[in-house]
Amino acid sequence: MFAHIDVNSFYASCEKVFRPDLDNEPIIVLSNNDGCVIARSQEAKALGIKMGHPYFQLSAQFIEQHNIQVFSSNYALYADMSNRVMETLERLTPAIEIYSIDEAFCQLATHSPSLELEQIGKTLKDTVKQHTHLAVGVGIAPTKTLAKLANYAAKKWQKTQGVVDLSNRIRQHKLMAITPVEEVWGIGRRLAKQLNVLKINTALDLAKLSPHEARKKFNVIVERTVRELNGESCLTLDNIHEPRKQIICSRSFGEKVTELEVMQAAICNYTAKAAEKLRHDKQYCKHITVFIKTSPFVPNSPYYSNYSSEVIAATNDTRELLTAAQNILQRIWQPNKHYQKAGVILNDFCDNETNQFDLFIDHHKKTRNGDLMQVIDKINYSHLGKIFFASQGVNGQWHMKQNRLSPAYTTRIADIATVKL
DNA sequence: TCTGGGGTCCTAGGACCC
DNA sequence: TCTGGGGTCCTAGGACCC
Repeated sequence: MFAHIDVNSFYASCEKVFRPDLDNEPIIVLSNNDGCVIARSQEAKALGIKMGHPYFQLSAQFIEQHNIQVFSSNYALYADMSNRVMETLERLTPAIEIYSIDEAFCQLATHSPSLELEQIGKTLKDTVKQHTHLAVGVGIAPTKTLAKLANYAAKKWQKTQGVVDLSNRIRQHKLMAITPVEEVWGIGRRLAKQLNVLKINTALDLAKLSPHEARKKFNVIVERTVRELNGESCLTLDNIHEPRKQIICSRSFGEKVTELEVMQAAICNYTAKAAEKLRHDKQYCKHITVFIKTSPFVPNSPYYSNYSSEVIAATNDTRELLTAAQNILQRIWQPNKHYQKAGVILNDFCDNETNQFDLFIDHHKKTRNGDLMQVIDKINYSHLGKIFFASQGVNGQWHMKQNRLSPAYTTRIADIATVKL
């Protein structure tokens, strides 16, 4: 039996935890560069603010009229709060898969009678609330897809009080019959459209499709979804954390970039950041891509987007990656353009054991480089200050907008809230 | 003026091998 | 008229997720 747990309006709720004065106020959280709305409190949703809506299109009047509180994304806060939620769940269940920053699947004992399952769900919910002040929804079912669906119901219907036990086959059918097919996990907008053409409108319609047909008309993922909806568990709990296969570091610029030197500094910063992540994962990469693009939204101005890659000897040394990244940038840079965004992608990873060495380099030197990177990371993770490469530049003209950032309440000593008596 | 960032998996088709 | 069979590896593109 699986339990699916996710935090209600996660980013918005994190902002509220340390601002009890905002308890019943509408609040929204913006994407990087203060671009789009990516989280909304219940009150903001009620005002009709849509997920992904460009922030600049919300009028100042509208915001003032409803007293909407606006926040830039504060990932230091969200990541720390996420850890607290996950640690709580880890302590309460035999096994857990952390699926995203605000979601997890937990394993439950299969022999539990129904009443007990619901009780377990309540305990999970209440304990997370007690530990973190965050409200979660809990869905319980014999497959992951059904557990997700149960959680959808837990959110949608108040009287469930945030916990739905969907272990019963009849209840599964009842819920599926009134759930639009696009709410099913793995069915996105495009698939939903294609399914609707075939008169498959609800989750139950999809469940009634034969797995064979699902495979033939669509693909193996849809087939698995059909089986899962029918109680056949195809997706297991992934509790061993696989290392990631790709690292992307990209940002939109606060102001459009027109100078090569500014772009170089930005690219070097993204590269250094990506390399740091790579070393943190104890991995090496053999492929690096750099991309730059102008805004696709400016009328009468041709959109330019380009990327290029280099294959390199396996490395996680920032200097080698910086050299490659700068070479690539030279190839794709075009002057007289207003660049809106750029990024660096690392691919083709290997670990130390499977790392094939370059025939033409001095391996003793290579080891010493590894030591140097370790020292840099150690300094930067400590509170001693930060060190960086000269190519990263010092004036940060390319930095993203973050005008409404809340304090790092839980991760920076100076930002810890004080209580006045 | 202003429109996010970071991932995964699957498939078809091309290129190659014997 | 008629031109094999069985593979692997790689990549781009499409779909999905949060």
